[in-house]
Amino acid sequence: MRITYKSDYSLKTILNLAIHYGEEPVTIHELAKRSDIPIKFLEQILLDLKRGGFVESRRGKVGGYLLAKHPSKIGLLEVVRFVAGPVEPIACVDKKYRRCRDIDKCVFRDIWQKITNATEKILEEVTFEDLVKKSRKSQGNFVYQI
Amino acid sequence: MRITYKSDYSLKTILNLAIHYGEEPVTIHELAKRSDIPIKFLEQILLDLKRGGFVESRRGKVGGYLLAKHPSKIGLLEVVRFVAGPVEPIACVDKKYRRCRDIDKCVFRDIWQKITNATEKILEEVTFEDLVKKSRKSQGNFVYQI
DNA sequence: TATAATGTCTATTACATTAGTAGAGTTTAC
DNA sequence: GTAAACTCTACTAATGTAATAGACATTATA
Repeated sequence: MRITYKSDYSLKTILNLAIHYGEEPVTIHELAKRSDIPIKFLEQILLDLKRGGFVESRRGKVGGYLLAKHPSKIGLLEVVRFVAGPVEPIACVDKKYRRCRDIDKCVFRDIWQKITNATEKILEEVTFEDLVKKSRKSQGNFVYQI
Repeated sequence: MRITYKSDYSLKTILNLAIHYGEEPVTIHELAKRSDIPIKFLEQILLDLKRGGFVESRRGKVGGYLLAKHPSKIGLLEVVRFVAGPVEPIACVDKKYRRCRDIDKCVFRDIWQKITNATEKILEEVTFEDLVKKSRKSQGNFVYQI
């Protein structure tokens, strides 16, 4: 799990769409402006999010993007996994990691696992509906980066 | 915080030195062999760890490396911070991040902060003495990668 | 005092990832 | 039929990762 610019942009964009759930599609241009994201970069990000099943698109004149599901059905953990990769801090928790000959005996493994569990627990409890509420509560119509 | 090969090698090496605390210096060659680390890479890593104050060196014929402090005085959190960078998953928790115009209102900030706190709590409670004990307990003289 | 075994230091390299940019194509409301 | 939208593929510059290379400095001891 690594929050890069791309993953940050992805999260902001989904939140923006969540805030406007049930309304007209939002254009890439509008989303880019709201969160100050380079438009050509956002195009790619939205295509990824679409492939991930988080957003839907409408093509043509009055096209744009929409959230694919109700914000309450989109968990932060699944989104983070998709946009920021596995929660694990890599190393031996990662399945691909083959450096430890006797992996069961590695004393660090427990630590990474604990951190992974704690992180997942925090993310698991949050949906985008929660985030929308939180956003509205503390900021009126501020949204996030506008 | 990112556990790369370098940080993994660093942790293994410190644990190895912790296990042999109070004994003769351990040579780079020996450390490299024990943990299967490219020797020239380990040279650099050990110089870093020395600059960080975690290890000491003896030059010359019967030289090698030693832990700079008693294993009970070396916390896992400080070592992880040194070898794997800040615990935060970057984004707006990072001081350098300036994308959020009204940072107090960012709804994700809280989440990253919670994860950071939880991670720090886990790492804070562990010293290398704990890891040595854990290692001895479960594996006799296995150590970690040998 | 020579020498072998050790640590020290600076450069270089191959590869992958990140954060974009560029441009041509497709769809649809009007 | 055209403007306004999304779609797709390719390219690039900068940075980070994981080494590798080679010359140099120090010290125990034969």
